[in-house]
Amino acid sequence: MITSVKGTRDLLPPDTRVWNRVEAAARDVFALYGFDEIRTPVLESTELFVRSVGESSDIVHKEMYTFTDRGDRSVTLRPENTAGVARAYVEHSLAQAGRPWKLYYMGPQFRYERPQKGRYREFRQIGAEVLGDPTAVMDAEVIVMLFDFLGRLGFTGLSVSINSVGTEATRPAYVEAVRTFFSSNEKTLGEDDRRRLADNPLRVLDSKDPAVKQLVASETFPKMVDLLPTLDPASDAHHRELKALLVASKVTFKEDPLLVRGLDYYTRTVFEVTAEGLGAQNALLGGGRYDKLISDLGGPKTPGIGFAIGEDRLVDVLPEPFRKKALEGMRAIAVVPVGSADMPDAWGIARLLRGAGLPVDFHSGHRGVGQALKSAEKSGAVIAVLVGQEEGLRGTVVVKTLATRSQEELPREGLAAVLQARL
RNA sequence: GUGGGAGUAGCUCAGUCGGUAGAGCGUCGGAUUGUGGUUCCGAAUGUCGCGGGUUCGAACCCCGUCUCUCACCCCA
Repeated sequence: MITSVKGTRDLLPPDTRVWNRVEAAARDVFALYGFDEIRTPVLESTELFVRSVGESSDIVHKEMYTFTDRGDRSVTLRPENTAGVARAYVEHSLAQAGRPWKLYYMGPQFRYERPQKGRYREFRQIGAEVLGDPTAVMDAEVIVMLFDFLGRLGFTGLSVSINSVGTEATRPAYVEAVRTFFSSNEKTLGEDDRRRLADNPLRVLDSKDPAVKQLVASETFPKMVDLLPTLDPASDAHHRELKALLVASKVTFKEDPLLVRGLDYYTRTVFEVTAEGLGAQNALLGGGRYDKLISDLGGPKTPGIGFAIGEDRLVDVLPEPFRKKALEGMRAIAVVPVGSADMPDAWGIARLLRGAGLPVDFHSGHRGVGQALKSAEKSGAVIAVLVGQEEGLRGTVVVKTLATRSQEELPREGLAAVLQARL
């Protein structure tokens, strides 16, 4: 048997109904904020991710699906979607429009990792980006929009963690402070954290090593937000403004000076929402500002802010009422010919009902009326219309309520309207 | 890439001391030729994940491998 590739999975009905509802909610809410959809290729030049996500990141050096195509080009299945959006922005000179772009996307992403709870090699993200507006207002707007969306799905009590990581110009000073701090505590660092300190120092901040956690949690551990007022007043002001706007919008947030993110391109604002029930992979969504990314890709100096939601994880922890409602199928009408001679007649009635806008689950009846009724109910039909010879002569059909098994003979004339009222 | 757990029918699982495989649910047929949910009768379906080894004999023990799963790493 040929099975799906490791770390990939089929989404089957009725689960796909849930996915569709979630995506429809995203489209609705994002549109309220003036966002339009962008669709970028799943396949991109490898160089795009090397330059945007960052060569030092694990994503690039060990998690990408990279291969050489028949034309000898190195291509990669996108591990995230922001780079593609940024690439498209530059490639199509969208900056020329003279306005900020508010874009959202949804689709599959690929990372070659060992699968576990909430982590797949093919996973789906829903994300949004604002390109061309440097203000904290936009940071606040995407976070507010996010909460609006999550609220629509029925989430309550979620809180977003926020932090500022400064700018490319000021971060080295902070990294230095972190290194200095650990230089006197080097012995407590495990192998992993030593490597981090060398390669991607800020990752040490969310180490899972209890000893390191304790150190990092101590009063004396340097925090970027503490350094900002003197080191980077502009970022400090940005951060304060964002907090004020979130307070004004009644979004619950908590400042987490230890919050850092894995992609190299973030500047200033970073944020994250985690959720219970996802095991160790508890990050439900993450985002931040990236004021250098577009120019790094050869575009005009353009600030950006965005987020990405792990859709698989989102569906995993979706509030039950929303899931339940989404799983309810179409309340369809089963049309069943009683005998094979009744097929054309039944067919005509099905067409008539569909024409009136009613969902019809047509049954061939080849295994008998009983089986047809049974399978009709299994696939979610609530009413069955039995089309037979005897009733045909009288210009009627048998209308059966599947749940109660009660039935009555109704005239064909005006049938659609009567059924509409009963659905 | 590293470590733990698991893999038996479509699904959930049992399988004793190593003696060539079972249940429930589901599916299909019949009792019921124009009416399904209950009941009764009957039936089908397995490379016991795969490959090798030990053994007279392996679902069971050993080795390898694949997949799933959980954790590390990393991240959504």
